[in-house]
Amino acid sequence: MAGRINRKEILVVAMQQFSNRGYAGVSMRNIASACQLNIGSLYHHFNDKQELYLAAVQQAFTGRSAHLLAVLKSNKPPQNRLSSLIDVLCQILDEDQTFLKFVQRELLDGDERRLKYLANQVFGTLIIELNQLCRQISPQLDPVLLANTIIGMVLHLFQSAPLRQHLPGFQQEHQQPEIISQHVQQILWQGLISPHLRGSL
Amino acid sequence: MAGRINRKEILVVAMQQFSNRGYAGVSMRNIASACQLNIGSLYHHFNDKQELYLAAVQQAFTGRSAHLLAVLKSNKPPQNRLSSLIDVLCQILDEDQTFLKFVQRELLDGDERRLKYLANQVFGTLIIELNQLCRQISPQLDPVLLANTIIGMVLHLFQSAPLRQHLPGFQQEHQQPEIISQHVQQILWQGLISPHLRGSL
DNA sequence: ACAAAGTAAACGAACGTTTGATACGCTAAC
DNA sequence: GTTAGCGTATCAAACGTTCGTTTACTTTGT
Repeated sequence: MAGRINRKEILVVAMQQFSNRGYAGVSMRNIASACQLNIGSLYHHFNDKQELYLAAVQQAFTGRSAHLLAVLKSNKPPQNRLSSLIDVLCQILDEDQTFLKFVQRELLDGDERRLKYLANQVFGTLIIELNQLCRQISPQLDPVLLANTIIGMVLHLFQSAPLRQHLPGFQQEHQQPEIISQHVQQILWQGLISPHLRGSL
Repeated sequence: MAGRINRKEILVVAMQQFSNRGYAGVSMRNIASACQLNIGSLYHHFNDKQELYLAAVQQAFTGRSAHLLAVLKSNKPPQNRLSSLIDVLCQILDEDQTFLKFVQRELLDGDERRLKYLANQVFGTLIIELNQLCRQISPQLDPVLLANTIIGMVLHLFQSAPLRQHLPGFQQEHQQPEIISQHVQQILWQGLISPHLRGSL
């Protein structure tokens, strides 16, 4: 009676463990005891470790792009859409560490099957829309690379946070999603040389 | 006689294995057999797995920033220095996968001691110089965040390469370091809106 | 000869997985 | 209203394998 946990609850626990310590770094016993569950019971819900890991990854990814896609498809002007996208992305990454860590791990492990799943099911439609938006906003740049770069600027500022703490010049506010979003947008809109200085070149 | 391997050669093997599959994903037996060495011999060179891992990480990082630092400290004008830095960084990341993968893994694992080592011994002086360069080039932006963002743009374009292959709009040339460097610089110097369009806003 | 570098074999612990028995929640028959 | 039955969930215990590490011994280079 104290036990009785459902599949979804197990997946939430597995998500946290796998995203933090990786596939090989987490044992079935780790997850079982974190769920206050016997290891035999864990195998009642999932056939093997691979299946549990895959389900946890999918759980972490499902529905995660819906919000971003809605922003991209709104009928505001292109520049506003990009601005909102960056805002929302920063918000999501700040709230949910799991998502970002899984993306990093999948990039590192490089399993072809799971990368294809990521590309098609998670990021596919999102990237198509973002590519198109980039083409509209900045016709002189390669839209595919630009889309990737924008995502990368934001992702890196979040994933490098643990290191940045120890780097010279660190300030607490550099971790705030609003600050990060604003900073990225500043670079994108005006580049390094502010417009009023450009004439003097 | 076939055996007889030195510490440095073991570390090169360990670097490759650990960077690709992580600490928990590689066993001492894996590394020993990859060196064509008995596991006992491995323990003759390193006291335990942690020591071997740490030595492999350090091996991957040592001297890696020297080239970048030289570029930063050259007496060319600031904009040229940044341009060269991005060029060289792209070159390094293209040649050496190990370095980037270890950085990613250290960011993920978040071990405080190793992060401090990374921050102080590997990136410390580099970041100080880059911060100062950013302050010179772009006084209106936060130099610390800007330095981090520039590094992040480049890093992400390389670490996302395995995923990008499966994303819509992929082109082979998006993997070339020269193309990536040029793209990043384009964004930085002019932003998304090219100067001749800026007047129409 | 002696230290350094190699080996085979074993240690206990932890791993993924399986087994067989036990408790629970529900429905249907009495 | 009780109870027999049944599928589902939980459990303790064990399987064989691999893990990190140690031991005792042999080979090698100088």
